[in-house]
Amino acid sequence: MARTVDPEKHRARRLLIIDAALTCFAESGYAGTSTAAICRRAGIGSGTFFHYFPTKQSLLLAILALGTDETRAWFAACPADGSPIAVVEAYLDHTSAQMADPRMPGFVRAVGAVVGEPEVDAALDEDTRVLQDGLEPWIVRAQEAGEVRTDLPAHDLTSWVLVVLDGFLGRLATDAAFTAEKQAGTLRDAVRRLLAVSEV
Amino acid sequence: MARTVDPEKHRARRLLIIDAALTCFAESGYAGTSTAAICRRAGIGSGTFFHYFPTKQSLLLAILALGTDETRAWFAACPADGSPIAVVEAYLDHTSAQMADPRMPGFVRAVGAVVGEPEVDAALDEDTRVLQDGLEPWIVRAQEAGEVRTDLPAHDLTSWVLVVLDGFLGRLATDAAFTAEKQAGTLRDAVRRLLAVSEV
DNA sequence: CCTTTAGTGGAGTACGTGCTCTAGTATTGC
DNA sequence: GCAATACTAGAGCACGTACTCCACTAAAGG
Repeated sequence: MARTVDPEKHRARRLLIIDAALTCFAESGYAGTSTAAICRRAGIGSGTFFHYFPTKQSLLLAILALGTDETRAWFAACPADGSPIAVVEAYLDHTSAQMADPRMPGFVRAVGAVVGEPEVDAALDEDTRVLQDGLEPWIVRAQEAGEVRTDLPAHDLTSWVLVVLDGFLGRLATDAAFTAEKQAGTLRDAVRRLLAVSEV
Repeated sequence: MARTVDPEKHRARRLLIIDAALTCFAESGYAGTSTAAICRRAGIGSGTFFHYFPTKQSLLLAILALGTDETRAWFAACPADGSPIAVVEAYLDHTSAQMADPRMPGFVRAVGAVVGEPEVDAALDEDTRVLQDGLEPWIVRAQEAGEVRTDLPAHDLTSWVLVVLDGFLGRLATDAAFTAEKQAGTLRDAVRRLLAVSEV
């Protein structure tokens, strides 16, 4: 009898589909992308698609989980020493670097608009929760170190860092002249100003 | 023979459909909303719907045009005297006030993800262009008056104000605890810090 | 009054969708 | 070699979609 032929090959093909889907979603949105379009881009039949993912939604959830895991891993691998505000800025740089792939901003925007499907909503909620929970402790430490203003609670400050970050991603998606490489510095500057102790 | 019965009634019914569509789009996204759902919400038959709008897309374009016109009108009615930075902040307040309608953030997010349809893309482009062109002259004046930093060109500064504003709207749509009323003050503060002359 | 027509509703239609089913192939253990 | 099974492709299906068509009403000239 024959069992799993090659788990590595399986994983590779799975990633191939995920990659094709990422491109399609970024180009046409989630609802605007048909499974047939993903199959065409990936060069597979629809039977193969549904062999790897039971539903179109499960594919989206798999991609989202990949991103959430990545965020979790980044904060887990984050060095505990050094200036806390440097960690915040390092994360901003990390995100900017990720957005060098021109599909990413479009994907983020496309996925943010998927609403009404409870499982997707839950996945998106968890994604922002992981990010917020990863960032907030560093803001707290920065406040304790006197590096960051204390007139707003750390939770609110963290939310506002994410506000700027989300706006940044959105602009990347819609404005061709606005690129991650050119604006990464200003992003750091904007967040530094947002968090600065000095009253303006 | 009988001609136009009552143009006012026509306009009112049109707005009724637009209002119903706004609710549906905000709840379920553009692609996720069927014309049948809009008809149900508006309490009309589908024949009536297509009597007022030739396609579903044209309805979306009509809503977008309403918003763009509103923005244009706001800047046209803007007083030329007074501190230029006050105009910028007034616009922020104006937007915050508009977002008091809980459907608006969801609608903005839903519409931002509609991509691939050239006419919609064009309408969205014009919308941001009107906003950018409305705001930028005031940033220029503020720079000339020494109220705003000059280490970045006015165009970039304007873009970054819109980055913060877009991020603000996005957060309103996804975070129930983040409301326009509570955060409007911080929005003003964030933009003030972004534009401030002082190096941080 | 009758005629004309903007306005209205809803059954009907053509089509694209996510997904299933089946037949076939490659690859493994024996 | 042979049997068993992971994998692949694509035709086909049930369904929901945007949109059409037609019968009907109400209101305004003449």
